[in-house]
Amino acid sequence: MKLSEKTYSFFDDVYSVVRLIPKGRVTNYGAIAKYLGAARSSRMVGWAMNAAHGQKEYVPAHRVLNRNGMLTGKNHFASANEMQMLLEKEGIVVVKDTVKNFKTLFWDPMEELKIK
DNA sequence: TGGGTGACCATAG
DNA sequence: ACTATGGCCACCC
Repeated sequence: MKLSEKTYSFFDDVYSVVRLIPKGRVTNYGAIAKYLGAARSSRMVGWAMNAAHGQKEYVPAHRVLNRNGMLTGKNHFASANEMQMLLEKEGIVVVKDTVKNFKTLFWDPMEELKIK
């Protein structure tokens, strides 16, 4: 489905945070939702990703996983193995659709971006 | 205006 | 350990 091109607000916020994820690190939907405001559901973050691949600015959606470190969004990429391939290219090990050392590689915007 | 939807998450049984 | 379920809320039609 196609989203209107002028009414970005929440989606923009999501994309901004996702772009800040360093190479070789990953985060999850819940952390982003929490960073943007606890009142906002993490489902929206996932939904924003659904529209992320068409953005002008590159959005590294492959660095966003669910809370278990699983590649739940891989089916929404161009090809089924693209998400894993992109991650491995950054040095992340993926086994059975799950990121290894997820806890170590986890990038928490609440910590890294230091909200006051 | 309102209902359906979703790449989630936490809890209960 | 597993499945079911309800909450969540921006977005689209």
